[in-house]
Amino acid sequence: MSNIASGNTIAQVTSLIGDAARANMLAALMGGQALTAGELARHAGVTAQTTSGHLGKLAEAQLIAVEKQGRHRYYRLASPDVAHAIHALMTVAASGPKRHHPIGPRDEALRLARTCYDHMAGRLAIAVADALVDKGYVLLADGAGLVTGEGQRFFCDFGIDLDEAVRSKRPLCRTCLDWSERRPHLAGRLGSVLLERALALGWVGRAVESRALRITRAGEAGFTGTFGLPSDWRALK
Amino acid sequence: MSNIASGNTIAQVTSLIGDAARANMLAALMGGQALTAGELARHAGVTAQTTSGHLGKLAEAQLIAVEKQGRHRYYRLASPDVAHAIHALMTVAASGPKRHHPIGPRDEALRLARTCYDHMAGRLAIAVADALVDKGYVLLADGAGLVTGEGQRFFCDFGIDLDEAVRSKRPLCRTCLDWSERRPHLAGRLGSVLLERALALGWVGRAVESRALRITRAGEAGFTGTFGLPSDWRALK
DNA sequence: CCAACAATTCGGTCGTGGCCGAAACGCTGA
DNA sequence: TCAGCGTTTCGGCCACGACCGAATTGTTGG
Repeated sequence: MSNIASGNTIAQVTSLIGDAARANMLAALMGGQALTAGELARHAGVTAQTTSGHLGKLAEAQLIAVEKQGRHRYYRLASPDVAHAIHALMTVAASGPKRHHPIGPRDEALRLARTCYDHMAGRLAIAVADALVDKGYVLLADGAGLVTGEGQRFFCDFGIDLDEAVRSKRPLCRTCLDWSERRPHLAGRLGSVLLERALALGWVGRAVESRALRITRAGEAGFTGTFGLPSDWRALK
Repeated sequence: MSNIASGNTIAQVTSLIGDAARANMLAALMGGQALTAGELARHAGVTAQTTSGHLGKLAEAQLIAVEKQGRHRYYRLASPDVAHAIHALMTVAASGPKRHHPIGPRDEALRLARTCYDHMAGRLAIAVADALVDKGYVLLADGAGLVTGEGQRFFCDFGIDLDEAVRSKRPLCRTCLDWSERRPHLAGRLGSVLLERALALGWVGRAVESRALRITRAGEAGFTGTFGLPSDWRALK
């Protein structure tokens, strides 16, 4: 009977996530964009009233934050910590005993390229990470990432200004285990600016009502050209 | 209604953690040691029958693993992934709105030094991490850690043989946000061997029925001498 | 000012699941 | 072989909470 208190507090927040409807809402918010209550209701597959109750509880526990805008209310994850916890849970869920894994066409799009809170995920992100490692621009190990001097120059050419943190050779990125493919991709600060830059260049675009990323023709050329992705990167290795 | 399937699977595992009794059992198992069903029952504050049911569910979902030994059954966390997820949840729970935080004398011991799955946590671990950073033996940033050349020599003298991974200057440790103190300490491979070595040297000892670590006289001298901890490291900075 | 829409509050129903008592099982040591 | 202990199974009770229908609040546009 040592730490009942801590167990209870864990259970408080965890039981909030451990409900199918709320979990679906949070999973939808993992896309990184703020969504309205109505959109979240559709994601969860429950009525608006029920959704409202759920959102109230999640907000009270500070798992999500709300912003009023006209007659809409935009909800988003409250912090990177929350996103991190949900991601860790997805990883555990995916590695467990064979649960129902019906992969619909929509899931296929998600597996190819999607956002993961503030960075890219899916086979595209894995291919990018692999290519950057291959070229010696980043080193990955043990959940951490390190940008090399060469890498620093490469990212600078690409239009990403990595501040003095990288100049002092300190790691500035971390890896994130891809939920669908079970392989690491780039997260952390580097992953965040990478997504930002790719969006700015029009290489990828956000889909509506989904976390999926659409790869443009420019992106197709850019990723294979600039980043040196193999032509068959869409296939799983 | 995009990814109801994924939301459901998340909810399946999460709802298992989101129960006070099971959360307490898992929190107890975060100490890194395998515990019997009876011990877990005491931790959770429920009867043996109830505990048995909980453990069965957790094992079925592969959150915990079981090992029979005579008339006892030893349960432990199934994987580092599970430990990671629980830790992330503790972080979120600790950062939320002020929940009940009754800090008893036992909690005080936990805050000072304890195990966190496979490495040390608490003020001791934070002080160690700070000292190593001060001396330039490790660099920490963005959730990742990097051992310097000097650090490599230091750890070698200390009796820790870091393999070629560190020689190639790749990061081999990660940081773990201390649940009670909200500051980072060393985790990953480095954190793991550090705890191992400290136990082997008799600097710290495991308490019975608790995650707390007892600091021996030798450890007192060793941590301040070899690691250069300030004399007032027990105080929060 | 009213119609339309987004979102919330209220009230009531119902199912899921946690909990314990009692009893059975299995292993160990005398 | 039996007593004792750790653990599990069974059965029944009970409460919490998810859900929806109906009605209300608040905001925008005509």
